[in-house]
Amino acid sequence: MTVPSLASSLSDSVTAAAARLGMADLAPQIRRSEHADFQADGLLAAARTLRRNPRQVAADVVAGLPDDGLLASAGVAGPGFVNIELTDRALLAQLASRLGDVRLGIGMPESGVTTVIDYSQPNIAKEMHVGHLRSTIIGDALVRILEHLGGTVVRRNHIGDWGTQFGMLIQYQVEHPDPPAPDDTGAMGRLATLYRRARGEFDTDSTFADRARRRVVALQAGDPSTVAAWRDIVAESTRYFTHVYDRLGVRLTDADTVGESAYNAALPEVADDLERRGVAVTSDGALCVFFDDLRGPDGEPTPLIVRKRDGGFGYAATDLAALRQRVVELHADRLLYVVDVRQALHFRMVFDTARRAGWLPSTVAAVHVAFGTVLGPDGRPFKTRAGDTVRLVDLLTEAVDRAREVVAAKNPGLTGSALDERAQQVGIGAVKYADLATNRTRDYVYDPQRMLALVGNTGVYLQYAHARVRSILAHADGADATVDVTAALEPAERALILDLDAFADTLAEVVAGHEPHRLCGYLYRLAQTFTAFYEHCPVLRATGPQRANRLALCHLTGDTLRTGLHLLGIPTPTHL
RNA sequence: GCGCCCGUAGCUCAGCGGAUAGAGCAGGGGACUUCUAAUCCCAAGGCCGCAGGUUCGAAUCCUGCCGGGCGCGCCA
Repeated sequence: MTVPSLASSLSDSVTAAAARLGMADLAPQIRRSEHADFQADGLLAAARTLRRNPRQVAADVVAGLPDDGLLASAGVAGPGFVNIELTDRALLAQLASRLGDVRLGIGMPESGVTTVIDYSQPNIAKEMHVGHLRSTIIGDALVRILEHLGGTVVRRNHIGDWGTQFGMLIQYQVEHPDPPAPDDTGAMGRLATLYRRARGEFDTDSTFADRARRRVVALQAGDPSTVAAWRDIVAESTRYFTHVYDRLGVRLTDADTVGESAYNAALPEVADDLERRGVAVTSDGALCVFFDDLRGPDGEPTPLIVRKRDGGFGYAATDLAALRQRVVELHADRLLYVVDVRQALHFRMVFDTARRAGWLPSTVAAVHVAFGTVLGPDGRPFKTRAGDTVRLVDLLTEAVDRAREVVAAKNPGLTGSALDERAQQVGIGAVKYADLATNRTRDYVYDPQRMLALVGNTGVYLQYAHARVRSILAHADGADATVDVTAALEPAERALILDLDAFADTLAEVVAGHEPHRLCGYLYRLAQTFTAFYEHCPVLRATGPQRANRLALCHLTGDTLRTGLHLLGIPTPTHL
């Protein structure tokens, strides 16, 4: 069941009233206001184009608003602002409607829409780092939100499981069977060591480099023992990724992993098709797609290279093959790529190429959901002091350890596995919230100190607010929370209902712009509004309808916070 | 050279056509006999990079500068 928000109901009323005044295409913007419950914007501009007196137009619209029990008062202020106050009864009825639906009246606006979302994308035999963290967490949040809104979501973990580095790895392994045995616990140590040593030998021993290159050829030719070795390495690495995803609470599985190698067979055909359609042409021996407005520093056109001069295929070909498969076979209505902003040009070229080739119809949206570079507290790319990239697992361990200290200090009774679990929920929640809370486009300062301070605008604040709601409800012990719409409301209660009612609209905004940070902002505001309510309006000490209404408010707040945090992938323990 | 992103409080960031620009952190002052003080309240802190333009109205839209980051032919 979809419960229209108060704002959208008001928007309909204002639109209808304006239409009766001859302003048919007015799109009024209803927003929260400091001066009233809501204000209607856009009338001033409309009056201007009609060359009518703005205050008069606003007054006419106000006079034309329906007497449907929603409005307590509506008036004109300043040059033509419309201020609208709603009745307590309308707010309480809205509270009851949302509470009466298990999905809080959100509805299923994504029903029938298939989204294929590409995120995480770690590389085989390499450690996951903070860049993967951003992609993984943002992608996971978008997946959860789209699914919750009733959409069909196909997850794609486009791992880097193919390329020349495998010749090096396999050849080194063949020549040095001595490194420690594969580790099933999810540790990355063996492969990381293998990679480092192989790289070292590759760079210093040209005869080894030659043998490694021959091994690449063997792999591409399908030599059984080489392919078997490759499979083992991929499997070992994938176990590690799964281990990290489990720790993060991210729902990515083997079934979602479709690596670059999966498209190998399709690459020649992709290239041929592009050439046949005249989209790609040969230049300097390579098969290229050119773009009218793209030129390099030397003034020469910048191509998308589909097939290299040596006949090999680059990642552009792989991305095109994957895109085509996602549209044609997976029937995607929307393609999302949660990838570092530095690949913006690449995706522009890939999407443009796909459109020209006819693989990407105008009915299918393709979006590069870009995110900024992760910087350290010094404002430079996040590295260890030695200049190495920071291992994701170390970061998570640090976050959970810090959280454990804080949890233990606040809650001395908690020990053993219960403490570990709480530390995990708080620490991972803090990491995720910090990553999701800011606009994804801009570069992002990763400051463990700040993030794990666990005060202020953090995941813990929201978890804490949620726990306080649950605590009240636990004390109430199932007491009557039936909404009495005839009761009077205090300002803090009205503010809370108005915030709660904006949940569904917020989710719609998040989907429209692929911006999870809007949900963070919403939840933080809601938690603040709830805290004000918590300070001003005793629940358990209240009596009669007021008590029941306040309990209802607690229920809806708790459910909204829990749902919202879950959509961000953040756990919501009932006690903190 | 061209393109993309970003310049908002000391720091980290919201706000992206509406009324007096908001949070958090740090620093200052206060509040725990209370439904969890991991909280709250008060005070302080701003030429919204600069300059033009559009508009009744601009942090928000347009243009040009300045500053920073990133990208631009066989890596992914």
